[in-house]
Parts: sequence; C-alpha cells; structure tokens
Amino acid sequence: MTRRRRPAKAPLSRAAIIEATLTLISAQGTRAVTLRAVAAALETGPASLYAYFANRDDLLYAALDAVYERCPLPPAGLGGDWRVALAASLSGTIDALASYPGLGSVALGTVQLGPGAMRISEHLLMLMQLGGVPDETAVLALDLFALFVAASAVEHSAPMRAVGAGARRRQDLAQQVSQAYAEAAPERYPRLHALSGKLPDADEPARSRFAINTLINGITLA
Amino acid sequence: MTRRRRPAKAPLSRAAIIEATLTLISAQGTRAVTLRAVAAALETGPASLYAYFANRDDLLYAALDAVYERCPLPPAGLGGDWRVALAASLSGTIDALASYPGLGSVALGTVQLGPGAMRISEHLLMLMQLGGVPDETAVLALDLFALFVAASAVEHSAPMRAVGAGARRRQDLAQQVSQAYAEAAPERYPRLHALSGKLPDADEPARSRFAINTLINGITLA
DNA sequence: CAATGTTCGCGAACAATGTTCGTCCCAGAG
DNA sequence: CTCTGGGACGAACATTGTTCGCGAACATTG
Repeated sequence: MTRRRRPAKAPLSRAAIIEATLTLISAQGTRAVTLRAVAAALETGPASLYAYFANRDDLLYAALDAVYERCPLPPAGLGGDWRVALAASLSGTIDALASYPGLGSVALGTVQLGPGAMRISEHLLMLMQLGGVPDETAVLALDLFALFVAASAVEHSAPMRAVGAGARRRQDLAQQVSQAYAEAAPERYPRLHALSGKLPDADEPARSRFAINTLINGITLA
Repeated sequence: MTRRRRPAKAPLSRAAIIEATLTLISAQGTRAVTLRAVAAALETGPASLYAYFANRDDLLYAALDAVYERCPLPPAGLGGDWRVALAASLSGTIDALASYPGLGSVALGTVQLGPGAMRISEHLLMLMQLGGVPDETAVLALDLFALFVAASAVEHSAPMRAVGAGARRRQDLAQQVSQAYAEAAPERYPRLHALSGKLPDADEPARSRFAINTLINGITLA
C-alpha cells in the first residue's frame, strides 16, 4: 500500500472536479458547496484543487460554463417561428441552470466567454438573425438575455422567500404577498392595498412565459 | 472609565447599523463587508449586532430596503408620458442600488415586502395603471422589474469582468469580447466570429436604455 | 543510468468569518 | 427594594478559503 494511494483512485482532472462540483451544487445549492466538500467527494484534500483552478470563483465559473455547454437548445424550426424557438431556448437554458441552485448568480457582473456560453450566444444570435433582428439590436439583446437567464435561474431554482415586515413562514408565497399588501397602510400604498384581494393566480410557468414574451416582444420594437 | 464605555458613544440602533453597513458596502462591495467590519465602524463587537438582526442576511435585507426607501422616483408627469416616467423610475432605482456594489444580488430569490420595496412597487404600479396596463399584466411586470432592477444594479455597480478562455486582463471589456469572438472557432461560432469586427460601440447608458425600453415595450404587448 | 527539473497531491497551518454562549449592566415594572 | 427582560459584548467555537512546504512521480538532460 503506497503512501500516495494513487493507484487506488482515478487521477484528478478539471472535468472530474467540475462534475463533482455540479453534483454538490445540485444537491445543496451553490452557496453551501465548499472546496472541502468537493475534495471529499473526490477523495482528496482541498489543496489539490488549486492545481486545476485558481480559486473557488474560478471553479464556479467553470461549472457554470459546463452547464451552458449542456443545456438543450431547440432547433430553429421549432414551432415554425423564430420567436417560439427563441422562447424555448431561453426557457430551456433557465431550466437547465435552475437545476443548480444559485449558480446563475455567479454570472452576474461577468461576461461569460467560455465555450458553453458562446454556444448559447451563437444559437440565440442565429435565431434573431433568422427573425430579421438587426445585428446592433441582437448584440444588445444578448447582453440582456444573459442577465435575464442568470437571474431567472436563481429565482427558479428554489422557492422564493418573502422578506419584510409582513413575511410569515406559515403561508405560501402568494398568500404572504397578498397579506403584506392587505396590511400595507392604505394611505401610503393605495394601489397595492387595493390589489391585495385580486392578485392573479399565475403560477411559475405563466410568470416565466410572461417574462420571456416581454423580452422577445420588446426587442422586436426596440 | 467604566467597563462598559456606554457613556462615550451613541447607543446602537437598527438604523445606525444599517447606515454603517451601507457605508461599508458602498466602499468595499457587499461581499467584502463582514459583521466585524460593521461592528468596528460602530465601535462595538459583532455579537452586538445580533440583538437587532437575526443574521448577516437579515442585515443585508434591511440595508437593501433602506436603499429602496431612498431611491429617487420621478413624478408621473415626467416627460408627459407614463413610459418616460417608468423608464426614469427604473433607471433611477438601478442607479441608486448600483451605488452599493453587489447589494442587488441579495434580492435574487426573494420577494421584498419591506416598506421601501413596496414604495417602489406602488409607484411603478401607479405609472402602469396610468398607462392603461391591465392589473394582471402589471403585477407580473412588477416581478420582472424587481428581478431586472436587482440584477442590473449588480452589473452596473462594478466594471463587468470577462470570464473564459479568451479573457485578457490588459484590455477593456469590449476589446476582450471582440477578441474572444475573433478567436472563436469559425465552424462552431460562425455568427459570433463574423460579428467580432462589428460589435456596436454602445456604452453603458445606451445598453441600459435598450434594456429598459425592451421591458417597457414588451409589457405593452404582453 | 543518475541527476535534475517540473508537476501533482495533499497535510498542516494560517487568517478570517458567522455565530453562539455566558456574563454583566441597566432600565423599568411590580 | 427585588426581579426581569433586554442590550452589550468578550470569549470561544466551528467552519472555510487559501497558502506553504514537502514527498512522490514523471519527464528531461547529460
């Protein structure tokens, strides 16, 4: 039995580390994933990871790009309309990313230029060009889509939490919002107050559809 | 000199702690702000903060709502059009929040129901009602605006960083993106590759305007 | 082949952070 | 006056990202 145990386990690699990281993120969320946990999953020590990644952020960016590399992108012909295909692409990307709670937040404040991210950009650009969106608009739209996808994935990956004076842990979110509006001072928040009994019962898919349609409709008018 | 030093400094309060927190966030960014730093700024120890806030997240939510409470919301008559006023409200909120780097990310995954957040919701709702946006649409738009504002503020609060194989620290961002596209394999990323020499020179205000207009145009078509 | 250089692997240690526990002090109520 | 509740806060704890130093393995050179 050698001291190094090298013959007894697979050698480390970037891919293996990324895979272990994604598995842990999927199970526990990004925030709770430590280098120690990743290393333990690979039967090694956290210092070993530094031979492959500069730091924790570096590892998370790589994990993010791996997800971008594998999310489903429907063909251009879907639904016979570029908008349908674009909506499905955005939706699919959000869903894929949302499988890794909190990972989308890693992207905020960054422009991702790894192969996976560019794969998505290329695809979205193709669809927009197919729809006659001018390049100047399409490029700006890529930025906006990137932001939206990352942030939406965060919000879809775990139940939303209500935060504030009216937040009650015993109710579901819609009830909490409704109650907060009902309790809001009518003279300060008259419209929210008036809305409290009439909040639409939109579920998450409907909200997502609305948001995506808003973006797609919006870029065609920009 | 008493052991407690109480006579020598102002008593703690939620407001004082929030203020100290915001000052530090403004200077160092959310991520770098520790409870120890906040406590030190108030000449106390980190454990003292727990009498006012459940934990660090709780403090950050309160700081976030304080910013929402103070961001400028232009009057409905601005520009003679509800859309102009809505755009300015979104823009102003993003700018105010962007003064506190990274604070927007605290909002992701949450529905903020504090007084500051509801103040903004009330205002945006008022503008949309003024513009004849149906309530069912307006409520969904509030969700989308909240997400967009929070994520945009994060991205506007510090220079964007390029991440990925082509990232070079010596260049500004636009150059990095352009170079990454130029170096991208033409057979895999033909459209990005073709765009590399033609990326529009849009600065940040133009990008922001595009994004906001996209949202506003989009909700009117939803 | 032996010596040397390089890289991977990783334990030990360090600095830092959020949080809890226990104690003290003060103000207010009974 | 006593008791109680709550604020203040030091000490300590558990944990985390990271660095340092060293051994082992492998590649290269003479």
